[in-house]
Amino acid sequence: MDRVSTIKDVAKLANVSISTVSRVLNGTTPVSKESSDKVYKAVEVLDYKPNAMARSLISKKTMTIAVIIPNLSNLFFPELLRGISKAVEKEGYFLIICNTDYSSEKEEKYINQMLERRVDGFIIVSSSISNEKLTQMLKGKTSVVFVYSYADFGYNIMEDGIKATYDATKYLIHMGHKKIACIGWRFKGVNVRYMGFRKALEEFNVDFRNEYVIDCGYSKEEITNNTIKLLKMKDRPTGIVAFNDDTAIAIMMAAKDMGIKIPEDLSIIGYDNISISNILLKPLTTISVPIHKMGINAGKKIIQIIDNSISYSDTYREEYIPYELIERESVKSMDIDS
Amino acid sequence: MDRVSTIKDVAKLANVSISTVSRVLNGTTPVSKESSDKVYKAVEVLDYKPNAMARSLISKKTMTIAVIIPNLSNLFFPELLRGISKAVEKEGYFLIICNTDYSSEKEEKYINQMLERRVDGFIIVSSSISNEKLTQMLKGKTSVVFVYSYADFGYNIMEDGIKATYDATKYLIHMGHKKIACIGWRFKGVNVRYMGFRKALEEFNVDFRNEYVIDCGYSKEEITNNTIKLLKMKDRPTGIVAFNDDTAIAIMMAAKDMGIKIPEDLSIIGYDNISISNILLKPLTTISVPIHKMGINAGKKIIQIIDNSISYSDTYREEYIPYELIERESVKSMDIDS
DNA sequence: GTGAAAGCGCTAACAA
DNA sequence: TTGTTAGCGCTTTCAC
Repeated sequence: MDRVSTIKDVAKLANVSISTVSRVLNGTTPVSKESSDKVYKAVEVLDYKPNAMARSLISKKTMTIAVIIPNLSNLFFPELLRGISKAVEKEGYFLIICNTDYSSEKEEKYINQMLERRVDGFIIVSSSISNEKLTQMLKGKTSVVFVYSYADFGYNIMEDGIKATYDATKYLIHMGHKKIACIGWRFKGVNVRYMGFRKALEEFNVDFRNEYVIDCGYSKEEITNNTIKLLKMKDRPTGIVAFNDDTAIAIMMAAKDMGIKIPEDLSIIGYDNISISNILLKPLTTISVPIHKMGINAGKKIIQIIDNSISYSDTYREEYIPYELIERESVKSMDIDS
Repeated sequence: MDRVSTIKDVAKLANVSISTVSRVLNGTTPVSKESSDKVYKAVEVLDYKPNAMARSLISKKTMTIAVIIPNLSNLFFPELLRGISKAVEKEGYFLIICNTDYSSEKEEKYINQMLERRVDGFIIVSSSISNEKLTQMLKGKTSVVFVYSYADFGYNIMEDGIKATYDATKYLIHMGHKKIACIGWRFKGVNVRYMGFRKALEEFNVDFRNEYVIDCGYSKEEITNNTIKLLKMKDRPTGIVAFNDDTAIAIMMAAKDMGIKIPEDLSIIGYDNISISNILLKPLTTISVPIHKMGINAGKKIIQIIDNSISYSDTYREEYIPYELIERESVKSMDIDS
């Protein structure tokens, strides 16, 4: 690989001092036309590209934002990323992506590495780290916006509490379902989904059954296996509340393989409304959330925070994500034939 | 924001020299237990994180790889990214993502900015820059692997020439279709798809009709509008070869809205086999390509190139991607009722 | 308008 | 084993 040229090379070739080179490249101080011409010529000849790290070392700005995200398999995340990317690129920032695989160890490791890189800010999605830890690691040290993470500092973009899954569950109940399962997880951010589920059952006096709550992993295999187990029960549920569309889709596929028809034999409601959910084998009834817009908001917000360098106490705020229930074809009314 | 502490602060607090601090942190030279204890203590107290940029300035390694990619909307790209990310993260590298939106200006701009950042290597997907420009910008200056880009240097992961769409088109022909359209683009990398289409028509003596080739953009709107126009023709095609699944899906949706049934009224074959293509409203017959694996290969390869710092001449190679035609439900045989 | 020199935060000789 | 110093590539005083 060719040695890459430095400002020194340019200065030497142009026969000026390095400060002059710097000046013409940055336009900080007026420079004689003669010098500037020589510099430009030399830059051209040497194909000189200023070293961004050397610059950052001085400016203390890296123009990069770390995105800490569980994975890219669940289509929710690329869609969010798209929004973030859009908002951020127009301001000249770049994104560095860290996949945590929902592992808090990895998440912690990556956050520390990003801190070492002196990224200008963080967007942390579905964090699985405790608030204490998060606080200790980040609070007062950098700019951060959380998405679905429920930290007690920084800017938090979050769901309307437990209401959304409450509504989803209620919908199933109103459609006449009495045996309702849920599939999801119970940690931090998404735990509220579980709470909403419980609340609805309670409020409408529908039996809660422990064997109907599937606290599963994130891989398709785990979801599939758990679904099979659930659907093989002698007294299986007629409706399922999935805590995200990705899971709902995996369930659909598992059901299909088992010869269980949706919605005839099994109703299912999802969460997120990822963009493919309406073009599925069976279009999914789901809680719709403005994913792309959330991404844009997260991107815009982190830049605002960085630029104004608002301190923690000013920036703490919650931004609730609006949602709506979209009725499609994956839920059947039980009232007719029951 | 708190001032972040430097090695100097640690040295002062630990009452040792900065080189001692550096030594214990990097384990380069043996240090007395006493000193090292003091250093660790100070690091702890100050929550010291070594500045990665300062390090990189010296080591000339950034541990980051730039991924230049058209967008994240076409699900092919996140899937590829997932593979890249997986391969790269285990080696300690991070990815910085540049969305070009298929714009060669943006692509050029981003490549230059990444060059300034001294990324260790590039993975460039579906480049829309000319080979001359690419050569001038990158050749001999950094490590690069191209995916679907057909450069004449670097490591190229590419399709088996024009054969895949030739096969796709042939398939439609063998299913009895005589009026076949194609939808895609004719630039650089993906141009071969168009060539394959032409070749098959020619070889099997199927009429080529200029109004049946849709050289469209990438947005859903453009595809939709072009599809509508195509399907509104008095003499519309009975089969369509889409140059990627993303486009095929957009066509499906447009057709659905127009009341045109697939495959009864219109057959369609895609390209890529993105992971959702088998769970669609109408499972898509398509050319299947090992996207995730391609990503992994690209990631592994770029690291090999970086680590061995193989020079251009050694690294130029083509790696052809295997593909297979997957028959699902979006193509109908015309032989029965024609 | 321009150059010399200090310094960003770190590593790596080089002495001691 | 340890500290001093030079230097990575750049920006920015500070003189001239």
